[in-house]
Amino acid sequence: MYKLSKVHNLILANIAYHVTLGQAEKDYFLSVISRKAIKRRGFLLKSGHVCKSLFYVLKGCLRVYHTDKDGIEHILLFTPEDWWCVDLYSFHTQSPASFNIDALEDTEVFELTFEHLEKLYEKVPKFERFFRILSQNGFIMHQERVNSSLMDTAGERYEQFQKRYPKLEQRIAQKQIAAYLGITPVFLSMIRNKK
Amino acid sequence: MYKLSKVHNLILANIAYHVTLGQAEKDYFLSVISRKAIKRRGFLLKSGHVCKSLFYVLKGCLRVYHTDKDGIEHILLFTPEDWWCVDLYSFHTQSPASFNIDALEDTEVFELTFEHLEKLYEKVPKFERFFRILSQNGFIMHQERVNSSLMDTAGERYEQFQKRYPKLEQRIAQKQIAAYLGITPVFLSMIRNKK
DNA sequence: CGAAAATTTGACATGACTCAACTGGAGTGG
DNA sequence: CCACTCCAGTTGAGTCATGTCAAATTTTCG
Repeated sequence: MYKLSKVHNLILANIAYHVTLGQAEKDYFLSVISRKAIKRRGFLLKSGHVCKSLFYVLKGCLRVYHTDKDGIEHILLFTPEDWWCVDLYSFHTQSPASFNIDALEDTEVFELTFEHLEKLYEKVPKFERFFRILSQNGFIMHQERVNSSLMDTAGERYEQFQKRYPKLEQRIAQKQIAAYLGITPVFLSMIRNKK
Repeated sequence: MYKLSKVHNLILANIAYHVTLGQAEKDYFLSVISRKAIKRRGFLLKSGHVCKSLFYVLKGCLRVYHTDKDGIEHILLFTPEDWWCVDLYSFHTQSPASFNIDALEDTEVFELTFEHLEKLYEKVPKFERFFRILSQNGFIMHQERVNSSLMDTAGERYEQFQKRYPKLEQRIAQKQIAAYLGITPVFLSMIRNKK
């Protein structure tokens, strides 16, 4: 019925890392996700709209960011290959988002809608466990970033960015990294040229 | 068998906010938690040790914090009444913690050990859902704090602290608030006396 | 009540920002 | 494929937010 392609194996392997699914469960899961391509600079979510889907990145890179009152962008998360991406608050409460999600490169994702996920939780409760673990890992990641913002200097946070996202630096603009670190592109340039 | 006390109702109400338990499930849950009192300045976790339990605060206030190489404390979380408290990374992986947990006031908690929680997930899968939602809320909370650290000034972050923890300010020392905001007590004092 | 810790206040130091000018590379249209 | 534009990145000068140190004062708690 569903021919298992290479990309299906990627997302199934991601899930298998935390929970073990039977064949019927895999089939059902694959039947509720859909593949989608986004061009560079294309949006998956604009602030003010409701985040209706959760995304798994197959290829490329997304960013979750906030634009403040002065028009400055602040990046909360990069999601390159094999990462999940969502505005969790908007998705969870199905209320208007304060964040944007767009593509920094041509990107391919699997999409899982809110309604499909709700049904998935009913039919395959193991997914409650899977997304519990995913949320826990996200909690831990953000907590470490809070900790770093409390105790580290901009240069140290830059090094942590490099560790958290290996190779990503070569793929995206420096101004994106600055918007993630919470410093100006000018200052990031100074940090880099000091070493 | 288990007489329902007032404190039991508190934690059950906290759970009922996200999932609905049957009587047998409530009884089982109550049989695996235990009540514990911690004096002010008492520790529930020291960094380097494994976080063996999850705590629900009945009364008082805990803090989760990190002590850096210069001996300066950085606070990741306050958990007053009706909050859950844990070093999630250490607990989840059962590996040595990098954070400390101690009491800012004389505090009473319910304790749920890692082993009991694992069994609880097996016997009452609804708890997977409950802790998924709890983790999601924690993820959202930390994400907002990251966002605030990226775009807000110390004074604005101070206002957000006041909103996030109503009334807590009167209960704890200013140096604790400064350690949460990522500024020095001296600078917090200046901010407060400027308004 | 007394000692220790927390807070306040002031002078000075520094990390990070703003603004502006310059350079170079990427995207676009003819 | 060239020429043009425009945006990203660099560099330097001056500024602002926040930190450091130290002394004075108040509060907490044993």
